[in-house]
Amino acid sequence: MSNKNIGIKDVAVAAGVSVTTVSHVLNDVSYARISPETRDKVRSAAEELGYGPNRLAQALRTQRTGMLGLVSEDIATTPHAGRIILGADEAAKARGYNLMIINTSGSASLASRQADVEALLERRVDGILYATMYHRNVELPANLGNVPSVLVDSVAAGGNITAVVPDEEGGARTAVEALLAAGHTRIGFLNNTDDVPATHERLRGFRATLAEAGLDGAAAPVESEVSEVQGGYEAARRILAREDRADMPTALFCYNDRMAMGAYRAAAELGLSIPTDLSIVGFDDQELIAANLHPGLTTVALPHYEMGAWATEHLIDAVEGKTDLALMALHPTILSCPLVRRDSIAAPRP
Amino acid sequence: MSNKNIGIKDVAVAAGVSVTTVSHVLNDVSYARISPETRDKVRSAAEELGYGPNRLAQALRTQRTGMLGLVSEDIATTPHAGRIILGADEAAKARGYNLMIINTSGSASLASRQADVEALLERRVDGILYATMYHRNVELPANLGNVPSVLVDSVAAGGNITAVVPDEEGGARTAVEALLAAGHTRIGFLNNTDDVPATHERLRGFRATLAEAGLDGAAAPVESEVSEVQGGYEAARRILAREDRADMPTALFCYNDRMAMGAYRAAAELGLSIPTDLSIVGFDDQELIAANLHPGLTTVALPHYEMGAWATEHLIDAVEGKTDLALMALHPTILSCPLVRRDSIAAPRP
DNA sequence: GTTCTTGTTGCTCATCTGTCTCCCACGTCC
DNA sequence: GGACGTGGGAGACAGATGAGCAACAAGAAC
Repeated sequence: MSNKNIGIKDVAVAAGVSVTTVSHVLNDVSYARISPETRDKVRSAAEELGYGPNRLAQALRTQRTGMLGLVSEDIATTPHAGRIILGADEAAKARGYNLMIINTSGSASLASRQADVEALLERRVDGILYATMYHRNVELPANLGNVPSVLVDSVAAGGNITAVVPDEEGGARTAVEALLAAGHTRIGFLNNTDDVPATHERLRGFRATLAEAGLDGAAAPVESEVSEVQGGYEAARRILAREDRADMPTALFCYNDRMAMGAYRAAAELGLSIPTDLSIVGFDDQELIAANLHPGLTTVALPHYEMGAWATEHLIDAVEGKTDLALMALHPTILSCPLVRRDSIAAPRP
Repeated sequence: MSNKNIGIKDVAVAAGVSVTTVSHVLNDVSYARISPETRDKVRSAAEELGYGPNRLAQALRTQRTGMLGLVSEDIATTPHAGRIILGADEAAKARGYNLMIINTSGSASLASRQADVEALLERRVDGILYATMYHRNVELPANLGNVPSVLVDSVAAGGNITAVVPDEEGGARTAVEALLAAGHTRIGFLNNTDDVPATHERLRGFRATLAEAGLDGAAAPVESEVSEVQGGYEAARRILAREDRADMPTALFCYNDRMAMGAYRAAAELGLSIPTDLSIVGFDDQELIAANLHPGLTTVALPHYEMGAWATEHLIDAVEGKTDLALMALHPTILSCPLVRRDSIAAPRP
């Protein structure tokens, strides 16, 4: 229990040595030659007094705070931010760093986001993680360049800053392959309408995977809507509205879990039971939805935890001079999106 | 853009005055007598150099960091933590403070949680917020007592630390009143099985409100299950299993939104449509669920944002000596739980 | 009209916060 | 008289703070 105001000085007095010696002992300074007895005296004095170092003074002197800044968009509105924070926090803790989190909004002005970074800089964080709540291109505050920094879940509009993003196309491939493996050949895609990387790359992955399986990817049915439950419902109604049941898709790949939730409702209304009449795969693995739908939704997980951890790991490497971030800035690092199997895929009816 | 390593000293040189004067000017020290011209010189020199204060050095000297520590349980697993963080963050920012967030686990040992607090103490935070992810009694690390602190969403096992908690009983009353107002007289309650304050208090609120409306609260049907979707489903099946339809509840109050989600499924299976055949009210307002169910779930919101903000506000007051937390520690402060109206309540069939 | 007192204005000096780190000063033993 | 073993002193980090020092003006005493 570090009682307030107990400093190295007090320990020195208690142990009957100089502050220098205390500092040497407590920090295990390699070149300091101090007898084992003195070391013991110092250590037990420190213990008894409940000494805890003043990290502020340490930081002032060493120019190292052991703190990483994390500016995160919309902490509260999406569970994704929580996963990133958790990944970053655990990676940081494991290496003796702490996180200072600044909440910002995706829609905040550049100036206000620059002020957020400034607050971190004033506190002399050793490096900065900049996390967005979904994969997109961001315009970054210029002062970010003043310390090592890594972008999480997006790429910089201007390029050349190290970044990690999810493998959208690969995730789509994984989803479609799972459907193909179950025996489906008529697969539809409920896509998003936003102009974000995920929209385009998942579509590409969808088409390419079908094509590689010898199916006509270009002709596969795709319906786009806003990426919400209602949009998923509407897109699903449209895609399942074929007169001829033999033409109807037997499986749906959904842009995200919310749209999949809409698809569940559409299926229920049409008397289609999941997964026997219709298999469904989602994207995002929002547990609150995917695990609670009935039957549980098989979906592709976004590697938020992993991105947070990866970014932190590499940021710390850079801070400690073990890595040159500039070298990695050329291309974003891509982390894969694994399939989370639950119960929404089955073989199509013969 | 605070370029690195520009200090008060550099500003002093640029302005042709002493560091003392720069400090006086930049901090608007009241007793300092400095001519307007000199003030201007200093300020413009600071601006041109892109000076930003080194908060570490400031904090070292003034014994004030302007940082609040927030130890939060399970940031990633529940959106509730996000709301608390957001409330705390905005309140803190508004008063010029920043938050240092430490993630911990509800199931972590006392020692490990004590280490988390210790990390905050080493960084000399001005105060600490300790937030749990659901309303319960916690055993607090002893070193929390070393700085002003406030508990969010729980009460201390040992008592006497200022705390804010939601008005569980009041929330239940609000829910039941909404059902009564719609004309329901046969109302069931799907309760949780955990031994937490919410379980008991919501039940009390449920019974009392019915009794006050002249109904037999003690006889109202209550089924308890684990507070998950599946539990809600099972409890709902049981409660709706009356042979005699005239006995069956026309409305269900659910312990939380997840259980309500299960109730939706049970209703669908029984051919009961919501809200015409069955009205439902949830608790928690987990947007991902409540807003996305069909029809939208009317539910009671937990004031997480408000608790975070309240706690921060009062913590800062204490830090600045405007309040004595000890006076408020006698009883936890109770914040009300408002009803969020969506579409799951209607009048019962005549 | 000159000198002395007293008061005000404008700014600086010395010192302090807690810790680290380079460099030096003692012995002692060969 | 080096080499070794042990330990201490004096800044430095960046800024805050209160006492104190010039410079000057107004008023008083001569």
